[in-house]
Amino acid sequence: MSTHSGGPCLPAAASASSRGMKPKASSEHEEHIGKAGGKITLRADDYPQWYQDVIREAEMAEPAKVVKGCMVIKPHGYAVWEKIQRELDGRFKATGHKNAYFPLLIPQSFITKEAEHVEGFAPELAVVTHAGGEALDEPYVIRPTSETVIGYFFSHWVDSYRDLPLLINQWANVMRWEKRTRMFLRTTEFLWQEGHTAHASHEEAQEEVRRMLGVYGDFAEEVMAMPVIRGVKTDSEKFAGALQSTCIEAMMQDGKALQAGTSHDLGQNFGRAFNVMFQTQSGARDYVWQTSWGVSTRLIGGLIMTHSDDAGLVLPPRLAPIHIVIVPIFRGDDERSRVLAACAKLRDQLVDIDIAPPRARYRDFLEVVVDDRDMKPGAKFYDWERKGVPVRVELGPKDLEKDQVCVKMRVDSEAGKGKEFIPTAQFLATVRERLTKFQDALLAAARQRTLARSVELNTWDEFLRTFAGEQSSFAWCHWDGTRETEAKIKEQTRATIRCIPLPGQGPAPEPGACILTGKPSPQRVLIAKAY
RNA sequence: CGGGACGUGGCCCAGCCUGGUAGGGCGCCUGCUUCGGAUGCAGGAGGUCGCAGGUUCAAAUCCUGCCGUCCCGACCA
Repeated sequence: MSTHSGGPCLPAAASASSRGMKPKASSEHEEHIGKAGGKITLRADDYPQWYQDVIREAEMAEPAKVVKGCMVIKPHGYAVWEKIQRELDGRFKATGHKNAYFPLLIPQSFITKEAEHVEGFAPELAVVTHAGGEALDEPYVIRPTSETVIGYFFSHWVDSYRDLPLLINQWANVMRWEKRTRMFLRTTEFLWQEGHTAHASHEEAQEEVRRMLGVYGDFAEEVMAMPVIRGVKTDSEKFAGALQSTCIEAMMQDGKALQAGTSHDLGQNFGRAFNVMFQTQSGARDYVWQTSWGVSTRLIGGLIMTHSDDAGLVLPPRLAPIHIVIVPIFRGDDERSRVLAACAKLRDQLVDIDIAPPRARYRDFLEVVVDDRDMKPGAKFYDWERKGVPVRVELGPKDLEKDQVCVKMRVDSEAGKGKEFIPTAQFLATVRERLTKFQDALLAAARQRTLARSVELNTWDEFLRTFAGEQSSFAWCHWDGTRETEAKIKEQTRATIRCIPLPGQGPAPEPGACILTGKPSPQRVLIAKAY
């Protein structure tokens, strides 16, 4: 942990807004104070450490310690995942998919049936060799993904074109023995959803691939307030066993890219491997065309690195487990009881407000907490800021007199805008709009940041400068389309081709010369360092 | 798996070089007191110093191995 000698460790975002904090005399222990106790490293000092600190201080998750590479997702983190699930699940069902559940264990032989698939996943499998006190005849692998076992069952479920399309989604945990783990971004075990569909034609499967990529993209932007680039993976980056992989890529605050979701065109590869055949309308027999698509708890890592600041976690209202915290301000028992009663009343009024978007199939009532812990208000402010609660309301005797509330947003909408004093009725009437605006502002800020750090590069010199050291940006460059050039770029700069953008996702396609080789290129591709 | 850093009560760390068997701050508990931006007072609980061997009269401290965490690579949601 780096320390900041001299001066209190004030988060930059906090000090940016004029909140009249008196500078304190420096003391030796200033970086270890507050209820949660820990310190959040400044992003500018050490971005990876900041990320770890935010997760710890917001109580999102912690390393499992006793299980290598795994993590415990704590209630605050899991609540975010539940909101992600609810929102995505609704979108999957709205596009005709049904949930099902397949076994955690997969016969080892299944994995080997699709050549590229084995090659891709064999190195990272966990294998069960013993059970019930005896060695198994055939070991099971713990699923790294379920194409194979689902392919097996699809082969039993599909006979006719009338059985298609088969549109299945599974919410599950999977396990991949990765060399290097990072909280949320890459853990040995992780939670995800995996969609698996079978179609009668390639065209229909391709439509499905694009449709679900669209769902992911919309979700990322509308719900997570995380702008993404939608594109196609190069051959060397595609899913093991797929014909083509599409993805959404998001820019983190350090300029690196995060693959936030993937949607694969599996062609007939798994259909052949698992003999998933159907009889066509004309009576012929053919293999089904399959797709798979998934997003994982990695999204939470992306969420953190998209919005959070030096004061801790920042959550968009649509994913925040708690929307509003009410901090009572009082002195003496008399004030205490009066203020707490007012807090309870305000909470009761707020929790009846539904902030679900217009066409939602669910209701999204405000989650409100009255923080009546025996702590100083300031300590509570810091605590809730670290946890990313979008709105803080302070309620004290002065407010009771004036029938007003003091409102402070987790991220100030304008520079210098701090606490607002608003008539209670007006606050209640506009809180929904306030949260919507907050959500929009987060997206706009993220868009602005992504845009500001996106560049079109035309010379190898510029390219080397852009990716020198730990630096990264979203670089739109021409590429000659060869695997060799792709490998050289990676070797020399550690930046990779994140995707070939879909129409409307990058600069308008125009032919040019490859940034490395000068050979002809039909359009620019997105290059960045990646998580 | 390679390179680096590290592992001491819940958190952050000191002690290790120069072995003699554990210390601070925060947090926690009890009571008091405060309460519009966090470090009030008193008392108290809590540690096989990551694990296993070895050296030694004696190991948190020295040696070896292992495990785990973090960072940087190779691999991936």
